[in-house]
Amino acid sequence: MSCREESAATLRRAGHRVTSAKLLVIEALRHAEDHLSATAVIEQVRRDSPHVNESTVYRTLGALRDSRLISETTFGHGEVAYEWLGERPHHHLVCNSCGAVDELSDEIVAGFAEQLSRTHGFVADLQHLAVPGVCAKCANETAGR
Amino acid sequence: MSCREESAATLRRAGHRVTSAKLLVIEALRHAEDHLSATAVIEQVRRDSPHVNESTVYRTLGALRDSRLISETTFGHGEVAYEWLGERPHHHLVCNSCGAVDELSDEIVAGFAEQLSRTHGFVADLQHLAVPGVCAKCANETAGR
DNA sequence: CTGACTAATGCAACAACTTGCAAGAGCGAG
DNA sequence: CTCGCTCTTGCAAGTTGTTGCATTAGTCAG
Ligand SMILES: [Mn+2]
Ligand SMILES: [Mn+2]
Ligand SMILES: [Zn+2]
Ligand SMILES: [Zn+2]
Repeated sequence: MSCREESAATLRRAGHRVTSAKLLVIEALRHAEDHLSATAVIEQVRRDSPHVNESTVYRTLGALRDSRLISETTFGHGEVAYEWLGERPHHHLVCNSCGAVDELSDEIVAGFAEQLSRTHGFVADLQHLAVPGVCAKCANETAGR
Repeated sequence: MSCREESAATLRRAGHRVTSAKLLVIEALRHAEDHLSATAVIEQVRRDSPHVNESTVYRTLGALRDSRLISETTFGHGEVAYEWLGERPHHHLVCNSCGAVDELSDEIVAGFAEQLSRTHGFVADLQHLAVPGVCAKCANETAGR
């Protein structure tokens, strides 16, 4: 099954109609293998189909997020970031000092969610968390100053 | 010391100049004792001084946030919320199903931050976290359906 | 294959911020 | 008190994201 056919099947499974705009948005995110801003997605989509409207892309991103096919995340700075949700879940540690965005596996975050469930009966939905703070490198530099 | 004098002293301590716009913004948040949107702050400020410009309020909110005098939080829906950071830190559990916003004490969140520090040397800065998910009430209703 | 139902789209207006620049106003030195 | 440095503000324009409405186009029953 081609990449495009996979995307179409994924769309159908999530209850969406298969339209060229939605396929283009999905493909943009799958091939980027990175966080993309809405503006970047619009740009990429328009390389193939210049007529696609901005608001369609915004709406599509919202729909895909609601269907849990992509993550929508606010890092401290700049635009909202979207990412295709592949294999296993991950999160990010964002340094307020140097701007580094490191990856964080789901283990610790899942443990945190577990705690919330036990103590508050709250079922946390943490798909792609951005934790702000100061990275190890910057923390050491500040300490040894 | 009056409420207004306290606010002025707080501003000076944080390295700000004491201006009427900044005092009005601080007072709005201190008296609300709740989360306020930027729009609500603008509205409140203008009840006293109708001439204050919107962008001044936005800039002031950003400055107060940088000085850690107020929190800036994105609950899943609606505008960004600002809150005066009083006595002890707290967080929120936000239900995606019924919209309830419950309070969460700092204990569990601090434990999470502690974990990140031990395992990654990352000093997390979680002042006022909004954890999305499903509250106990909604989770039970769904389970017993 | 056809038709009808309804989701998806384009468009334009709107809402929620953000930014560059020039004018105004705190505040500390003298 | 006065001066001057620099932070702060107003204004206007720009960005990013949202929404109502009329039109288009997937999908599925028949
Ligand atoms: Mn990611
Ligand atoms: Mn709060
Ligand atoms: Zn860093
Ligand atoms: Zn609920």
